[in-house]
Amino acid sequence: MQLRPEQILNDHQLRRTAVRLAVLRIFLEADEALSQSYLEQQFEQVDRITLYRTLRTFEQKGVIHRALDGTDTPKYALCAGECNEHAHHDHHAHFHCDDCGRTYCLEEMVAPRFHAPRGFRVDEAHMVLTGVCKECLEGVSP
Amino acid sequence: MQLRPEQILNDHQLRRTAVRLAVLRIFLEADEALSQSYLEQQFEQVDRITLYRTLRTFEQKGVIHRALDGTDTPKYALCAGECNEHAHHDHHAHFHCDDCGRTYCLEEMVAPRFHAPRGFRVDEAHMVLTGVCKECLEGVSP
DNA sequence: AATTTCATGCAACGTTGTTGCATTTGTGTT
DNA sequence: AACACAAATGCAACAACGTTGCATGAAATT
Repeated sequence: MQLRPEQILNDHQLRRTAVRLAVLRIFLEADEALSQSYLEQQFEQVDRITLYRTLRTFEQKGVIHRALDGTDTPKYALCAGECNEHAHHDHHAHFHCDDCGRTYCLEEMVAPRFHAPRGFRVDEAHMVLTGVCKECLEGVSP
Repeated sequence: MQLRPEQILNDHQLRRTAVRLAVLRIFLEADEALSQSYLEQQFEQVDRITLYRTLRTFEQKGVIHRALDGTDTPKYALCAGECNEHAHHDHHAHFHCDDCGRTYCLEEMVAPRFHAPRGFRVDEAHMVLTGVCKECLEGVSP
């Protein structure tokens, strides 16, 4: 996992701009999957279209991946490092807390191999877990 | 699995209206998860708000469930029968075909029990498989 | 058949996804 | 250090979708 925003942009051949660096910093601090609207709120002022395109570019280039969490709001999280322009490797599970609404990447939890049912060919498998996260269970968060 | 639309409405204490019956008939014939916009196209003429509320009501009452398929378009499918106003039991996997875009319920494929990681409490587990469906593999569909 | 309860249709609004275009900014080159 | 080119940004604009309020019409209950 790359640690510095500048490094990440270099690795993916992306120009070093203010918005991109800021977005990466937010992701690096967050350690969870974030929605575009959440990101927007982290800025004093930012153009939502720029943010939209930043996320789209990041996803295409393999910097972030979409975290499937069962809600209607797409969320994104930093890729672990093996992702690039050509392929994503985000086959870990995602956990959505019904209490605080946060979505976590469970890097350690990889989807098991499934045999293709009904004559289908399975290319990818994703898992979505829902429940209550540790912090909410402990009553730390509302 | 109930077979007649009228029966389904009765079972869930829902009024027998034209739109609801029509929607149920489409679902019964489809045997796959459908989006609201697809449903809209099946009608000569229908109010999208009515359709929206119909789906919402059906979901709340346990007639249909949301099929998580990794796309941005929510899709719905008939519940197998054990669902009601209080709880859904749609823990089977869903398969999304990247070719034709259809989403299938894999009733026979139930999410395995997962132990809760990081001190989280897992209430539900969903699986989303993507790939190519049988029909597309066989070249029947475009 | 009358009454009540609920579904419908329409207006309306907010949010989000998306594109085009002019301007600004980053980056490799002179 | 200045230049030139390509790419990112900011803004306008629009489409699609989710959502609510309200008046009207249809179902179920008596």
